[in-house]
Amino acid sequence: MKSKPTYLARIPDAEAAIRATGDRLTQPRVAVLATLLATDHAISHLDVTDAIAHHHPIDRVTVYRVLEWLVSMGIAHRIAGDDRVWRFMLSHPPTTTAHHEGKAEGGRKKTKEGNGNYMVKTHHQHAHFTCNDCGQTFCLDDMPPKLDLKLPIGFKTVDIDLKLRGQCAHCTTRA
Amino acid sequence: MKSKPTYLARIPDAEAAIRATGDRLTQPRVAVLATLLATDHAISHLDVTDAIAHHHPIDRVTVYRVLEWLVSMGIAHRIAGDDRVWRFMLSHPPTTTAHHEGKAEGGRKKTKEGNGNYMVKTHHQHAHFTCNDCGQTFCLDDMPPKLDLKLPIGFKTVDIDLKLRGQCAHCTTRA
DNA sequence: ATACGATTTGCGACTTGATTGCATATGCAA
DNA sequence: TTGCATATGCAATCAAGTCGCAAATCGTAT
Repeated sequence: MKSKPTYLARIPDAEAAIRATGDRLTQPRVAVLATLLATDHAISHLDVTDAIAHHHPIDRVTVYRVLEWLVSMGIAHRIAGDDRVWRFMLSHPPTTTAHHEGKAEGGRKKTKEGNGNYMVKTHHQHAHFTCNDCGQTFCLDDMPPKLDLKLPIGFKTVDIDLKLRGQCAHCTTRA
Repeated sequence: MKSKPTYLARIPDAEAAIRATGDRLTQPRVAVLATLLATDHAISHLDVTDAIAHHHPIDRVTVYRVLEWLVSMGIAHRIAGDDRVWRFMLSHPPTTTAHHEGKAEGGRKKTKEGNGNYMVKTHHQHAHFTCNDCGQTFCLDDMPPKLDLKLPIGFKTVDIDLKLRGQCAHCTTRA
């Protein structure tokens, strides 16, 4: 069982990933990324700050900036919560020992037009699940490869975001 | 051509819809609902306030509360924008002359389990399209009736929110 | 028509997530 | 080790949204 490992354990991974970006390796960046690596769901900037501050002080503005930097590097992505709070999470499954080589963000979008009927296909897809009970947000990897969606003529889709709400496995069983 | 009618023209419709709720018919409620009726895309608190204030003063807090009330009545629904600002829009297509009888909110959710494979089907579905150029958000009615989505075992979906980003018809043609 | 009581509104103060400016500290390469 | 671009820390600021409460308003009973 790999319950909740402290972010400290993920520091080596974090350092490697940060080095790979070519930008500077700094304490705050390591701490923030390690925190993200140590969790399996999307967390807010405050969650990150608290987790780190438990071990050594860090400024909240720095956390904001590092998080923003991680997103711009394609390492993490942000999710707009229903409570208008940003939550962050690694772009790739945290189970994989992250090797985010640079600002990788492969793939190209590709929309095929019909008579106002689009076969949407893009690499900028995200599916998230937020539990109504515990409030945690999870990233769903298995998003349908394509959605048969009818859009008004002339509309072009670049980006897809699917948000589900309900009960997560944990809350379902103990209910 | 029915370009952009001022909200004043929609006042009769608004009054009828508000009466149908059984709650009080007030100036602010009429003005806010008429504004929503007069637009075809999702608008923010501020948009509503500005549109109304152009004709007669209204307090922003009142707008917040009226909007919230409209949502609770099932007349409007809110969308979380990427700029962490709520946007509002009628629950039913604005082309229909709204007859929202009371706090209608029909339908029941229904998830069918498989081996970790769910056929999601619910009445709480929304698909929205936000234009990257002009920033407007539109409501898409033709959401796929069901999404074949693979969820981790134990997860139960109640609510689906599909958000698309790209270029709207208007911005596509003039680009 | 009039008055009453509950519901709404308006206003000011407040909360909180997030942003900006700037002086200082730090990482990295020469 | 030094130099300098880049990051960080701190304080001030912003803006969406919320709260409390007195005053105004709506619908009903009289």
